[in-house]
Amino acid sequence: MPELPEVETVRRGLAPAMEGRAIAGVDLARGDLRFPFTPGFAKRLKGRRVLALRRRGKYLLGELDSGETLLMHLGMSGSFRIDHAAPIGEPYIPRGRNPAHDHVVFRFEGGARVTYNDPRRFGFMLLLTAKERETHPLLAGLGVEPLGEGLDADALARMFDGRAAPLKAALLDQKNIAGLGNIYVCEALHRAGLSPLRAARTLVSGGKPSAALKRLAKAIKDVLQQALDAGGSTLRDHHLTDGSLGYFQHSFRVYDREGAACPKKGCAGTIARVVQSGRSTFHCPVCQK
DNA sequence: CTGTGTTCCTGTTCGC
DNA sequence: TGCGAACAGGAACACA
Repeated sequence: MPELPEVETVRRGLAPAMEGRAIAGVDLARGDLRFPFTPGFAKRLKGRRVLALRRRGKYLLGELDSGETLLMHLGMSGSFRIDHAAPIGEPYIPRGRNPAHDHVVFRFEGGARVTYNDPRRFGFMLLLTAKERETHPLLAGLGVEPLGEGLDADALARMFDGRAAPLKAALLDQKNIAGLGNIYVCEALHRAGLSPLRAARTLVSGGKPSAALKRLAKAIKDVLQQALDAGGSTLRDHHLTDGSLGYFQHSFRVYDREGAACPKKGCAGTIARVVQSGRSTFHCPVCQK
């Protein structure tokens, strides 16, 4: 369930269960997810305290009292579940719906557990040293945080200048902007009135951003912030750490709405679906230019 | 270097 | 109801 608003919502849900708490043990149900777990993963985590749980793009980063960083990515289908400590004398009973895909259990001192479930196993977890935290290619190449100061029209102009790739691909590229995924790229482009098929470089002239790029920068920030305020989007009954559901999916204007009327005021267009680099793009061919 | 297609894996939905 | 095909929120990798 993983674009920036969903990952940030997960972070906020997990933080109270993890921050300031010591890991009593880690149970791995297998040796790998998308990648093998870092050698000694469980052993090195045992006894460590989580100082803070942060987010960078779509990554979660647990900062440990050892100076190491627990790097986690949810892939397409990863989710966390919190099981609070059972009352004294009562047995621990996991309440996950699909225990076959519970791959990692963090047991915290005091009895609470955080369980990672991931049917498709596109997610992964790595344990990075303080040095690797700064140099690891997965993190070092990440682009700007879209909700931070780093994203504005000038930054977009630098990313797009001379680039022949379509806007859809340029915005999905995590080396440009960290945290956008298929849904929010489609939504932001519709809000900005820009075609996902348009070459990125056509929005830059002489290194300077066009008016459209300013709209795009604002549309990206707006849609992400609104999704965050709604607790993210919930597809296929995916639930949050506390079992609740995000509800931004009800606010989609184009995503998964092929054949529907364009929601833009005064636009008579119909939402179309096209495939770009193997992935569905939803857009209005009439008002997105 | 740049842009595109393939691939990893399982589960759900859709058309017949 | 069953059954195969298509598709799914990501992104590393191979290749032209």
